[in-house]
Amino acid sequence: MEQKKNITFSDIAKYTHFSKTTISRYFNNPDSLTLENQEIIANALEELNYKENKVARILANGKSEFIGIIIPNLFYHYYSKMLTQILSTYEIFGYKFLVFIGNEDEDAERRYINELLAYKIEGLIILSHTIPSQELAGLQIPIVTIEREDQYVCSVNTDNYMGGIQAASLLARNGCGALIHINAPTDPKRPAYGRIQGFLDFCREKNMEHRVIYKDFQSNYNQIQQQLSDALQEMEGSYAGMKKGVFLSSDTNANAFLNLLIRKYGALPDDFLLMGFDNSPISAEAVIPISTVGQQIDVIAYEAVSLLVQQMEERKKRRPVPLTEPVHKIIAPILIRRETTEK
Amino acid sequence: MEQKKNITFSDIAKYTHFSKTTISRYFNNPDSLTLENQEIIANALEELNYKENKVARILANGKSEFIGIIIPNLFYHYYSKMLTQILSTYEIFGYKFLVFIGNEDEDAERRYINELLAYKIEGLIILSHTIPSQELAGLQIPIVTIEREDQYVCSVNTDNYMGGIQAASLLARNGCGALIHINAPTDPKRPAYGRIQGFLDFCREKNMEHRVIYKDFQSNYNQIQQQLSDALQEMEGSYAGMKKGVFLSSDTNANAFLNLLIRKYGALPDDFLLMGFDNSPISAEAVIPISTVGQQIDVIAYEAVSLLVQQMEERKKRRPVPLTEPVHKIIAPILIRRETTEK
DNA sequence: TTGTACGCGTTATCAC
DNA sequence: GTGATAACGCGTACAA
Repeated sequence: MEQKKNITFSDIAKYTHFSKTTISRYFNNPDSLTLENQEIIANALEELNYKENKVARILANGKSEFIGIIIPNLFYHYYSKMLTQILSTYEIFGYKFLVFIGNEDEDAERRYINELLAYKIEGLIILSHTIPSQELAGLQIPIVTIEREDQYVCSVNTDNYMGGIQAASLLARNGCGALIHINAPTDPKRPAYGRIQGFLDFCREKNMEHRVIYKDFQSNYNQIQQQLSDALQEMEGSYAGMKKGVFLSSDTNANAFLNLLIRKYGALPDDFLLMGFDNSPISAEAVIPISTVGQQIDVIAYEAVSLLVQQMEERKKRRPVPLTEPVHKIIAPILIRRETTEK
Repeated sequence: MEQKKNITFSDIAKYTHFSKTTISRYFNNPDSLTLENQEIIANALEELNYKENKVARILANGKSEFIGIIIPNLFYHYYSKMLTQILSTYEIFGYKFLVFIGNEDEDAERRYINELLAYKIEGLIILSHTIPSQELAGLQIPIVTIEREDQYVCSVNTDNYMGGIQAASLLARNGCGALIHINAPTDPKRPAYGRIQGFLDFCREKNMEHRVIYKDFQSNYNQIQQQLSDALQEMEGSYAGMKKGVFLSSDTNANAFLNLLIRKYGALPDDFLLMGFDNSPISAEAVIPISTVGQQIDVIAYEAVSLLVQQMEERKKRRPVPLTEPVHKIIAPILIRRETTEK
């Protein structure tokens, strides 16, 4: 009943009268054994109830098959979806994931990275924003970042610029006279800044009445509502009588803004069109389904892991040829038209 | 520049003219060295740029400090919040987490568990529902489950029964003549079944007009809306003129139901009170903030890891005293009153 | 307080 | 096709 000691290759070897080497080969290169002997070993594994130990394997061959992930939080649906998709690639590539939540704490994230390195991770996926990419690049380990400052490391990002243009142009096409973009002040180095730039470039090129309203959103829903309420007042003051196309930086904010309007007017007024960003569930589940710019999270996740795996495999070759320049992949967003832009 | 070989205790030992043992002690029992010598070693580590290797340590002492997690998905906010809270306990207990997404695939989950065991995890947290607890108990490794069938293993669950009573009694207190609970058909072995039982027991004891409407909800929002629309019709037929208290099995469904009413009547009719379950963001971010029964996810997560750590620590003692009976912790829910029950 | 010698379970190298 | 032996890097009796 009680099985004190772990069964090892030695035990199997004794039991089958082979050597440890042959047992190892059974696992890593079975074709080099005769079918008979494979059979014998397979039976022995069964008899002795052998359980493999991948820790010993890491020590021996240096391949942990671990990927580290540092993600800011799972509060936003964007991140939880992304994590889901990343974890799901286990079925494709076989890499296991050690996950840490960053929480905007730069020093904590450094500790996490050290811990990950101590466990011999082969690669690192970073979604948090705190540690500069230059420092990350110094880690001497394959790295891919997602939707963050990425000057010195490989990355996969949504084409935020195109997203900004898509949002603005849909609002314009549907007859808006004034375009308003509401966003938090954003570091131009972040990919998300592209949304603002795309919006502005579109408006300027088309010579449209427009404005960017900056609000320093916190994650508190009540504060968001308060700030959006201020923004609403500002818009109604400046653009009375005009059809207003409002492009918000996230679906959460778009939903909050929509609720504000509904509670004030009982319905979405005819002179307001709304667009969110992310295509998170809230956009579909809002009182009035909200048009939005959807990020292809499944594609981004796959491309990120794929790009990382590529680098990790390269490293295992006898004569590795590391990348000379960081690779930056751009994934197109998808415009999703729902009711808040149909007037 | 290039650092071919990893620095090991041997290198440090040579450099400092100590033995490997002393270096090891510097890390695991520094007080046993003189302060001077600690200093010397600390400097050597710095000089040689030593990086610890915890894989070797696992092999040597058997303590991986890994906990495995199998979670059904991160689509529901409940799960992503739970995962966040679990991962956050790293700061308290120091255990690292290997995470797999279950996706309702029983055989896949068995593969995940084997993989986790191969990496010498010290404990396992299960949130998915597929593998029977009896099978889990056979794994001979500390296990804690959260909100699932748990007959043969330790678990932490919300007091669903109390939640059902709280919901029903709030609706009753606020003058509802008919209480309706909408839920999916639920296995009585699952903790979530308690919500139905609590609801029913309350209604029966208070002799109230009531009904449970079962709808086999899929995760598709449109289908949910359709099914809720049917339920609405059923209620309006049976309980016309009565004040109806509707208790839905989740906030997502409560929000869908609320939107249905708003779009039909332009506002929440006076003869409808609504309650959700979970206190997920959608309940606060709905057009009309929805009253709900909140699960204390932070407490549940902490208690789960804590219960697991307890078992893991016990195992490491020279004379371990394993639990004779699985421990089941019950966490009280919190009633959250918002606008949908204030009439 | 410090050192010696061996074990942890697997893989890699070189033989045959 | 198979085997002996030395790594991999750290922990731990036991000894001094």
